[in-house]
Amino acid sequence: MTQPTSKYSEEILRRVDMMGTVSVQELSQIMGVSDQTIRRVTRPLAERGALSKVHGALVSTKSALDPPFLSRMSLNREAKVAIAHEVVEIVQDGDSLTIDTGSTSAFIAQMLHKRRKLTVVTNSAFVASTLAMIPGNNVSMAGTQLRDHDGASFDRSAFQVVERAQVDYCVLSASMVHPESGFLIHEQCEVDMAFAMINCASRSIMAVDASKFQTQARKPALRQPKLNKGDILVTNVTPPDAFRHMLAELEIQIAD
Amino acid sequence: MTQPTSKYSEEILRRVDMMGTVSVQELSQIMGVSDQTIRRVTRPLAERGALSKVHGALVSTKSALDPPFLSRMSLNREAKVAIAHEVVEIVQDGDSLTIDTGSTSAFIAQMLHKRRKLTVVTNSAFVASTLAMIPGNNVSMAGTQLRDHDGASFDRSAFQVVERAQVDYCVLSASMVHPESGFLIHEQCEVDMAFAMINCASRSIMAVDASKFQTQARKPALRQPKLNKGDILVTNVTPPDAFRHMLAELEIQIAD
DNA sequence: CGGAAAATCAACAAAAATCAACAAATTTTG
DNA sequence: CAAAATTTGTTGATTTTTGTTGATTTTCCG
Repeated sequence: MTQPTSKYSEEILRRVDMMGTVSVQELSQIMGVSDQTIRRVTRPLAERGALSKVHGALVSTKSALDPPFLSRMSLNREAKVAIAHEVVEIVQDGDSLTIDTGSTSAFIAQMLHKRRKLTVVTNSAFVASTLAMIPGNNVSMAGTQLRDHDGASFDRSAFQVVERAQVDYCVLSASMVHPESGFLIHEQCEVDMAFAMINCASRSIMAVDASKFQTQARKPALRQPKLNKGDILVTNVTPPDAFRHMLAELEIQIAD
Repeated sequence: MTQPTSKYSEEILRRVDMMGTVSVQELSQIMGVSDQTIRRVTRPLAERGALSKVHGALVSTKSALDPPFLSRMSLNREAKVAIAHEVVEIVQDGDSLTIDTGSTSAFIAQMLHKRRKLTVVTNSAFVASTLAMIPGNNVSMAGTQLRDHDGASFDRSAFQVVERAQVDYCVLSASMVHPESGFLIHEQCEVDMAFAMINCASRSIMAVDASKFQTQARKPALRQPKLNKGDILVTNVTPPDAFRHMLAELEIQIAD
C-alpha cells in the first residue's frame, strides 16, 4: 500500500469516503486548516487515485468500487432484463412467490408489473416497495433490520415470515455458477434465506446471467442449497458443456 | 469505472436513477442550481451513456422500466420538494428518526440522502428501501404485511417495532389542516401510527404543503394526535390567520 | 399547417474555486 | 539554543464554473 504523504492524508480519505463528496471549503472548516492545505494534501492523493478531484469538490472513489445496489443494477443490464422477461412469463396472475435480494431479482420485481394479484414474500425492501405499489398485490416484507447497501433483511423475523409462507415459486439468484460446486454466493445469511425459501415453495426459479458462468477472480465461498428435480434455471446463454452434469435435473429456459 | 466530471455528477445520477425520469427544470429546483448547470453536467453523462436525455427530461438507463417511483406523486411536487428541503436542514448527521408513510415523507426520504449515519424507523417500505441504500444508515422496516397502493404497513409488528424505538425526531404528515380540529387524516390506522411515533420521539416535525390548508371536498374524518409544545410545523406558505390559534405552540418554518 | 409554449442552446458577466509565490509558524536537526 | 527544513496560512493572479439573457429549436394543440 502507498504511504501517506501528510499527517492529514488518512483523515481526509476517511472523511471523503464517508461523505461521498465534500467541498474543499467544508473540509477545511471541519478539520480546522486552510483550504490551501487541503488542496496540497489532496493533490498527490488524487494523482495516485485514492480519491478524485473535480472543480468544487472531492469525491470518493471507494464508493464506486464497493458497488452500491443501484450501480450493480447497471451491470449486465440487458441480460438481466431479458432474464426478467422470461421469469415473468413463467409466473401467472394470482400466483404466490418468494423473491430474494439479488440485483437480478430487482429487475424481475419490476417486470412483475405485468402480473396482477400476486402474493409476494420477500426480504428485500426494494422488491417489497416495488411490488406493493401495484394495486391488487399482497406483499409481505420479511424482516425488520435492513442491511445498509441493498435494503435486505436477514434477522430472525425475516426467517420467521418466510418459513410461515407456502408459495408456488421462489425466485433466487447466485453470484457465480461452478461446474461441481453448483450455485455459489458470498454470504452465509443469503444461503440460509435461500434454503428457507426453497423449502416453502413448490418450485424454484434460479435466475443467473451469462457472466455468472465464468470463473471469477474473487470466488464466492458458499454453496446455495441444492435445487430439486424439475426446478427451473433461467439464463441468457446456453450453459457451457462443463455444466451439463450439474444442471441435469433442471428445466432450463434461455432468454434471448 | 468512469470518473465524475463535476461535483454534481453523482447526485444527478443517483436522483435520475431513483426517480426513473425527471425534468431538467425540476432537478434544478431540487438541487438548487440553474437549469443550465444541469444541462451542462448532464451532457457528458449522456454521451458516456450514464443516463439518457430526451427533450423535456432525463431518463435513467438503469431502472429502465416503468416504475418511476415518485412520478405518481406529482401533486404539488414543487411545494413538497421545498418542504423536504427545509426538513432536511433540521435533521443532523447521526440523528435518529421515525418517518410516516405520506407522499411528502417520501420526498423527505429522498432528500435525506444529504445526511449520513441516520437511524431510521419507518412503516413505509418505500422510505425504508430508499434510505437503506445509503451506506452508514441504520434502517428498520416496521411491519410485515404491506398495504397495496403505497407499501405501508400497519400490522401488529409494525406498532411493536415503532413502540420499541426512541428517536430524536418523528416526521409526520396530514391530509388536511382544520382551524379547530387540527391535523386531519383519513384512516384510523394512520392516526394510531402517528400516536406511536410521537410518543417515542423527542420532537415531532409535521410537514404539510399549502394545499392542505384549504377545505377539501372529501374531508378527512380523523384527527391526528395533538402535537406538543415546541414541535415543528414545516410548510410552504404563511398559514392563514384562522389557524393562528391552533398553531400557537408550534415552531413554524416556512420553506420558499 | 401555424402559432404558442416550453425546452434547449450560445455567449457573456459575475462569482467561486484553484493555483503560485511568499511570509509566518512550526518542527527537526546539528 | 540556533539554524535549517518543513509545513502552514495569506495574498493576488488565473482559471473554471455558474446564472442570466436572448436567440433558436422542439413540442404541443387546435
